Amino acid sequence: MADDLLEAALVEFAAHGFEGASTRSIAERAGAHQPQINYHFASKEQLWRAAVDHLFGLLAADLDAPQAYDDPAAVLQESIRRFVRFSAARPELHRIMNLESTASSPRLAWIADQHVRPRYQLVELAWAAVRAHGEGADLTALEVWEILIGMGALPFANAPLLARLTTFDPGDPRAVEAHAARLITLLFPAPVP
Amino acid sequence: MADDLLEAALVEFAAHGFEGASTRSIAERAGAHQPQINYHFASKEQLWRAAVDHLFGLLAADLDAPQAYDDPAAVLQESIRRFVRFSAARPELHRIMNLESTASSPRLAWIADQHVRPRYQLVELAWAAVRAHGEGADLTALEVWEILIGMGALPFANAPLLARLTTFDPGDPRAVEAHAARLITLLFPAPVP
DNA sequence: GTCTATACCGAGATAGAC
DNA sequence: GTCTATCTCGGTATAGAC
Repeated sequence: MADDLLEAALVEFAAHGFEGASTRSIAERAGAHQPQINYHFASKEQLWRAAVDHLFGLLAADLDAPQAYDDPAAVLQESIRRFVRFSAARPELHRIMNLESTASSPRLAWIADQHVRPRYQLVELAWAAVRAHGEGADLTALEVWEILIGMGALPFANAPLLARLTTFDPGDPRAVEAHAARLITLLFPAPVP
Repeated sequence: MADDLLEAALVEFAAHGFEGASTRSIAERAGAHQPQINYHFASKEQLWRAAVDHLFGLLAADLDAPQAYDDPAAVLQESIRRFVRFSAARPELHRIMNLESTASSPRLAWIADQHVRPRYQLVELAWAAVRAHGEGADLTALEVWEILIGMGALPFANAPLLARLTTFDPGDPRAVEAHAARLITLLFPAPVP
C-alpha cells in the first residue's frame, strides 16, 4: 500500500507540481483513502521526499549497474543510452526537477544536495576522462550536462507539449534508441580524417 | 496598476506554477490588494493568460525585429543570439513553459496553439532554408528545437538549480553572449576542409 | 491498519462602503 | 477605482470507532 502511494505520488507531483497535486488525488490514484497518506508518511512533504528518493533510486539502479566497457568514451556512451531510456520510461524525474528548479526553496536545496550534485560530479569526471583521451566534442562538462538534459530528458518530460507540435512519439522504443544514438553522435563527432 | 499586476503575476507564476502562486502574493508583489485582481481581470485564469500574452509579446518584439542579414544561416544565427539574450533576461517564459508542459491541460492547449506552434513552424522553415544552402549540422528541426531550448533557455529557467551545481552566472551579459556563440558553433560546425 | 467524520486553514471570489 | 469585510470551497491533517 505504501508503495502504491509512492508511485501515485510520483505521477501526480510530476504532472501538477507539489502545490498543484492534492493528497486526495494521490490517494485516489493509489486506490486508497486520503488519511492513509498521513498514516504511512508524516505529511505531504515527507511523502514527496520519499517519492523522490524512490525515483532517484531507480535511476541509480540503472545508471550504476556494471558495464562491460573500460574505455571512458564507451562507458559514457552506454551511460547516455541508459539515461535516455530511463528518461523515456520515467519522465517523472525530469518533470519534478523542472518544477522544482524555477525558484530557490528548501525542496530544491534538498534535492540538489541529496541527488543532483553527486550525479553532476560523475558527469564532470566522466567527461574529463573522455577529453583526456582526446575524444568527445569541444564542450565543457556543463554544456554536456545541458545537452544531456535538453535533448535526452526534456523531450520526454515535455511530451504533452511535443505531442501538440510534432508527431514524434517518445513512447516508441526504437525512436528512443535512435534518439540516444543521435545524441551520442552530437557529443562524439566523427574525427576529422 | 494593471501592468504592475501583470509583471508580478509573471514572476509568481513562473516561480511557483499556476496553483502554487496565490493571488494574494501576486497582489502583494505588485503593491496592490488582492481583490484588484478580480477587478482588473475576471479571474486568476484570465490574469495568467494576460501575463503569458504579455510575455510572448515581448519575445516577438525581440525576435521579429528586422535584420540586416539575408543569408539564411546568418539570419538564424542572429535569431539564436536574440533568443538566448531574451531567455536570460526573462527566464519566466521557459519556466512557465516547463511548468505547463508536464501534463495535458486546457492551459497547455491554449499556450501551444496560441504561441508555441507558430514559433516552432518558423524554426522549421528557417532550418530547412539553412540546410538547403548546405549549411548547419546534420540535425532535424525537432532536434535543433530541443537543443535551442535545452542549451539556450533551460540554463536560465533553471538558474536556481544551476547555482547550486556550478559557479556559472547566467546573469553576466558576457557569459550570455559567449553561451550563445557556443550554441551557434554546435549547430553550425566548421566545415571539414 | 483502515475506515468515517471533522477540525482547521488558506485559497479565490464577491459585496458594498467610500 | 480602490478599500475592508466576508463568503465559500477545497486543501491538509487529526480524532476516534472498528
